[in-house]
Amino acid sequence: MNELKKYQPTESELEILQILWDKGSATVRDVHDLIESVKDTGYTTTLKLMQIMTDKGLLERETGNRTHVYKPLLTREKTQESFLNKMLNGLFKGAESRLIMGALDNKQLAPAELQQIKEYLKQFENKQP
Amino acid sequence: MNELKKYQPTESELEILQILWDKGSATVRDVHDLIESVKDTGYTTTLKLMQIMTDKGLLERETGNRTHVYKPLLTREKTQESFLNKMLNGLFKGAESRLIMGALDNKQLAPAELQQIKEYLKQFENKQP
DNA sequence: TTTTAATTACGAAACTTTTCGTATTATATT
DNA sequence: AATATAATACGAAAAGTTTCGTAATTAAAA
Repeated sequence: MNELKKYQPTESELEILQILWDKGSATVRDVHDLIESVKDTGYTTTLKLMQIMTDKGLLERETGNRTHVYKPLLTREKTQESFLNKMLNGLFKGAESRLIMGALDNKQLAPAELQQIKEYLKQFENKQP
Repeated sequence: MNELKKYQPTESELEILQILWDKGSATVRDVHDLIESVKDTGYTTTLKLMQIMTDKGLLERETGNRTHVYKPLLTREKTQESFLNKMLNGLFKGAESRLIMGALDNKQLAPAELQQIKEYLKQFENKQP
C-alpha cells in the first residue's frame, strides 16, 4: 500500500494543497497571496511550509528558475478518500448513513446532483450480503 | 454560538470520547484498558489526557470516590456535525456529492439504511432554489 | 554600475499535542 | 498494623506543527 495514500496532511498543508489542486502548479508567491487574503500570516511561513512539504514528498518543485514552481504529488481525490475513510472508520463508524444525511442537509444540492445520487443508490439495491 | 460546539477534539481526545460515548461514563482504567488493547501507551498518558480534557471542558468528572468517573460534555452528534461541516467546507467543498457517493461505496449499507436514505432524499426533490 | 526589490535557505522560537516518570495519597491485602 | 497495590497529581520531556527573523542570492530598476 502506497505511503502517500495514507499520509494525512495537516491543516496548513491542506490549505496549500487546495490552492495547488485548483491551479495545477504555483509559486510560493501565488499561494501566499491567496492565503494572506484569508489569514494573517507571513510570506516566509508559507515558503517554509512548502519547503517542508517538498521534503515530506507531498510536493515537487521545479528549481530551474530563481522562482520555484510547485506541484502537488497527492491527488485531491486520494486525499478526500483518505480523510473520508478515516471518518467512516472513526467518528462515524456505525453511523455511515448519518454522514450521508448530514451531507445532504448541509448544502442545497443541485437537482442534477440529487439525480446522480439517486442513480448511484440503485447500484446498491438488490444486493445480497 | 456555543464554544463547545466549535471545538474540534484532537485525535487522541476523539479516541477517548468514543469510548465515553459508548459507555456513557467510565474511569481512566476503563478507558485505558480499551485503548491499550489497540495502541501501546502508558496508563498515565491516558490519565493526563483525561485530566487535560476536563480542564478544557470536554469532560466532567465525579471526584467523590478515590477512583474518578468521567463523562463527556460533548455529544457524539454535535461532534460529528462539526467535523462533517469542516470537511464539506474544506476538502470536499464543491464536491459534496462525491462525499456522499464515497460514503456509499465504503460500507455495505443495510437495505433498511438504503431505504432510509432514499426517503430522506425525497425531501430535497422539487425544491425551488 | 549601483541600488532596490524579491526570492530562497535555514535556524530557532512559539505553540500544541502526546508521552512518561516520580511523588503522593488512598485503598486493599496480609 | 504493616505492606503491597492502585489511583491521582503534576512537571517536564519528546514530538509535531506553525511562525518568524535574518542572511544570502538573484533579478530588476534606476
